[in-house]
Amino acid sequence: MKTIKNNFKNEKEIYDFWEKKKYFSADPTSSKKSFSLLIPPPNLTGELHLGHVMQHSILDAIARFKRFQGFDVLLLPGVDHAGIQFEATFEKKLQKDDLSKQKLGREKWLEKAWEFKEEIYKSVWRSWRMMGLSADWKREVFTLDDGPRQAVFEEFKTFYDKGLIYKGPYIVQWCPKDRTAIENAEVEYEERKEKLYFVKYLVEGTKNEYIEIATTRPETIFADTAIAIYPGHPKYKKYVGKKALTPISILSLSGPRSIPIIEDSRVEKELGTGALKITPGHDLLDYAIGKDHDLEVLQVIGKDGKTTMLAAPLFDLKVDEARQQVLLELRKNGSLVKEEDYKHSVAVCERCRSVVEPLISEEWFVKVGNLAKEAIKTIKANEIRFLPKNYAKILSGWLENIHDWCISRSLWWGHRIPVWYRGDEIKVSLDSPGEDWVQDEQVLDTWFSSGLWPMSTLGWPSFAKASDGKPHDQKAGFDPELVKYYPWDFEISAPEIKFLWIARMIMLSVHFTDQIPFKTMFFHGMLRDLEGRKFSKSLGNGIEPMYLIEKWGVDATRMALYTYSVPGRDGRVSKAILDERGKNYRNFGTKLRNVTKFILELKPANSKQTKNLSHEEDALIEKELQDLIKAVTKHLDNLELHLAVEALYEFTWHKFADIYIEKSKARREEAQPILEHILKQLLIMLHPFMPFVTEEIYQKFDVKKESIMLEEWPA
RNA sequence: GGACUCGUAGCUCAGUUGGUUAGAGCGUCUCGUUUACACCGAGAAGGUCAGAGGUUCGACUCCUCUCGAGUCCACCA
Repeated sequence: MKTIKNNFKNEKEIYDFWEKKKYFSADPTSSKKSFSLLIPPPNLTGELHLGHVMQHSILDAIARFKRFQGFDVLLLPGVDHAGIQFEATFEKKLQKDDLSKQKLGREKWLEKAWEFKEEIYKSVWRSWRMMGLSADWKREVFTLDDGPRQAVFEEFKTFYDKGLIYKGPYIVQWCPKDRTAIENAEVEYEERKEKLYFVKYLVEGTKNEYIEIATTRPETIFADTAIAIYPGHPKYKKYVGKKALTPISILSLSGPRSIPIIEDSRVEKELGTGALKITPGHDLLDYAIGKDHDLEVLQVIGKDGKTTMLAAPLFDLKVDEARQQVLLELRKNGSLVKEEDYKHSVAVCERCRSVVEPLISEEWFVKVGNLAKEAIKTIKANEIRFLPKNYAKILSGWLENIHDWCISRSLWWGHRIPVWYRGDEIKVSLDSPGEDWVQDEQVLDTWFSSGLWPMSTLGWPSFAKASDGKPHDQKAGFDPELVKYYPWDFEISAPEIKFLWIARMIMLSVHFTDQIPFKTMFFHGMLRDLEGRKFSKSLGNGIEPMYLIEKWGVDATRMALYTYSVPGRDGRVSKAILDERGKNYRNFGTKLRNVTKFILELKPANSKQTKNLSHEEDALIEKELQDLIKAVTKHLDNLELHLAVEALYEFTWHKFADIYIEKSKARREEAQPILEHILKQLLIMLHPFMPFVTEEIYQKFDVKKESIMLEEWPA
């Protein structure tokens, strides 16, 4: 036991002290049992928000608790390059300097992007330290680092060699603003009030027999390649096999065109008129129907979200303008039968909220059917503990209906597709195979690398066993002993990325390592505003974590957030409500300091040295302390941090301070050893939640260790 | 259309496997400057635990239905 008392001036000094002493470092050579926690890498887009702070506070509390319990703890930090979002943020910044992708070119742009990355990284780094995150900094990983780069290559190459990766022109969800394909899971739906237009197509060979269809997108008429009716349509059945004319007058260079009338069971009786215009180039269902009927695929909306030459002379118009122009014409030529108000959901890009345009694009895909099956088996075998439990069902349900994964993105920020071309030759290689080889222009979906996060952070594939039983080459320089931390004991996430990220991690880990990626998967709730809306930059309803930290301190901010850490439950907060809780826990910190002042600074000269529980008050408080220890331990084991916090608060303030301490004043000398004992035990139990005050106070004890972090959890 | 979550004091939320007078914080009210603390202490008011029915010796807790709030998935011609 050392008796040097550190008199820390502020939280930063405490943090620096811990770091200097390497208390956060995991030790792969340790004989202790390991406990590993993986920090979900925040997106490289700017300051951490309140949700991050809550998530990371939860991780930190569990890490500190496990250290007290004698585990060799690894809390591994990292940041995600976040392709689309980073580019969007970066683009705004470039605009201010009157720069753009076009002006800079790929190389210059990447150079500046890496500089910007450093800028953001520093702010994330500062926030983490300020919050007291006890992460093992020397093992920090960025998803574009060499390690992950090797891992991503291994992943791509393996899939490619197994024939699970293919490339080709398919219909994809295209975001015209971000100018890239996105996948279904990145598409959201917004309810909008639009019009449903009823348009008649003349049946060829008749004078005035028409098929009426309903559409919300008249501007795509230019790309119609068939009319499909449901089988046995009473009115239109007789036209099957004939042709219809697109209702576009000579004004258009392309029309009117003659298109076949077909039958298809995917056309629904109840919707619209039971007849559907088929536009394989701009609708997923139409694409599928078109494929089965060998229909031509035309494209009237380009990747810039504007009309193509197919619509000439309505060329180069935005979708909305094109729609208005087409409607003018339809009215003029009498094809527009009627229009109705119509409420329906429109597909938008989850990142930029612009309307996505299904269109044909050359992209890379992964066949994930079998991977999903393996993952489902694992989930159904309950190998992973999900909190809340029902997420197991939600995830396996999604995996059961999984579609091929579009992994290419038309971006520059990310892992470039490791495929090289020379004439007709194709090679999969991380670096250029030689002169005259040109690399694929696209990069991989961010989740293609994030999905490997549990493995790439630990140096996979260097720890993977090859068929000869020896570890792979170790280019990335990772310590193979890190494999002991895999699978991870604990992972946490916001529920909104359960498919994009969590499901992928499970699929990829099971496939590549035959193991689950993590033993416990904790989904925290979302913090929302009082109307129940998500916090977002565009709504401007966010609450800055720094605001709370500056006003109430880190410990109080953490405590306030633990009260919202019930798995799967959203919390409604406002500045006022968080201020209230912040104030409450700031007061609690003050209470702790006052208790300490009374117990340690105003210690009577002739206090007893040893505990004696013969007095009934002493016996009672000791028993209550034991109950508290049991309760807090159980709550932490069950990952019910909010209950642990509540129990500690209640005991400290209302049992210990209000009752026991008051009574002890009458017999202070005798009670002194008990007062000290209880205070120390409380500090240890509170430390995972309030790391700074507890260390500050702990240092005031005469008999103590170098740091509270070296203490043991009360048994 | 399918799945799920929630509806507990004025507000934000807890409430472990069903068990005696349902809890916290803030807010409100009344006292109190006793030598750790007014960022405090003592005390009080405030809830038919959304509603109805059921299971049970006993339900906020389990089951069914209704109403209300919300999330996710699928689809929207």
